[in-house]
Amino acid sequence: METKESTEIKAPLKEHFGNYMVPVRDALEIFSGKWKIPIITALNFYESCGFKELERIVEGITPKMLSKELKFLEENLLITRKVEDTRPVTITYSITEYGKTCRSVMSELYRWGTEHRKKVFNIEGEAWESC
Amino acid sequence: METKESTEIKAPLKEHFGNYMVPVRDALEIFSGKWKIPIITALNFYESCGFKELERIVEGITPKMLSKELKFLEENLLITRKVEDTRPVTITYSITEYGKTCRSVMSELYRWGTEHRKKVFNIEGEAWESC
DNA sequence: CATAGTGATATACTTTTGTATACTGATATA
DNA sequence: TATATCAGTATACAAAAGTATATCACTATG
Repeated sequence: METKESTEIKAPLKEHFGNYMVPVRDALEIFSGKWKIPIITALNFYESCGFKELERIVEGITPKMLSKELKFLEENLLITRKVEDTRPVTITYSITEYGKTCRSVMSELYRWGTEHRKKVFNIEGEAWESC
Repeated sequence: METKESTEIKAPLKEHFGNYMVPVRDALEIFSGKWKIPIITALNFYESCGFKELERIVEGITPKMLSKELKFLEENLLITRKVEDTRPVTITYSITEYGKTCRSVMSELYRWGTEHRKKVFNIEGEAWESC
């Protein structure tokens, strides 16, 4: 037995994981916040929606946040914005084929989150209604 | 053909998805923010660490944030805090068996995030060094 | 002409998240 | 005695995220 074990210096994360964190952060940026997942889910379900439609489907969102998040999702190639030459002008937001690949991440989050709920709150699916 | 299609009212998300979002939010709460994933990764790698050790391993974190996040992770049963009766008192943070289940979520985030990087920035793994 | 719908933007505000810096009390070392 | 380490807390501040409310230009309906 050596005393070395207790005095050993543990290296910073970077030395072991390099830039492992970078893509994890990238993914997290897409899904975190209050509104991105609801918007993606809505467009996954309805394929295409107008701005006012999304305002009603994604309950509680303000136009400022909706506008901001749509811009973000478009920049990240998950949705498209098409301007239709009608009166008044209508704008159609649609999910892209690439946007649909989010489902695998969301279903893993759902799976783990469901287990977590059971573990921490000891709550099963049926009890969600009361939360 | 009916004009109904354009006037059809799309229902709010809740009607189609119920509380599907709740566990997804729960999972996201564990992984979002700047420090939770680095701390979990550090304790996954080293099994056990002291407070000052974590401060050095998780580069850039302030004691305030470290203290706050450790409390959060302990409340969520992902880590444990053990007080050792030494002089000066040392405190050992360890990952729990349950905490290790985070790896499946993190590896899915890593997988999707890596694809996303390729798609949006057209950057491969090797180029991360410059980010 | 008034009202309502389209897709937003502007301003002001609150809350949450994170940073910066200093400090505590106990112990051990130089 | 001065300095350093341990595990944090206290205080102040800055930045990001989100809310609330009003407004814009345009068109269509009553």
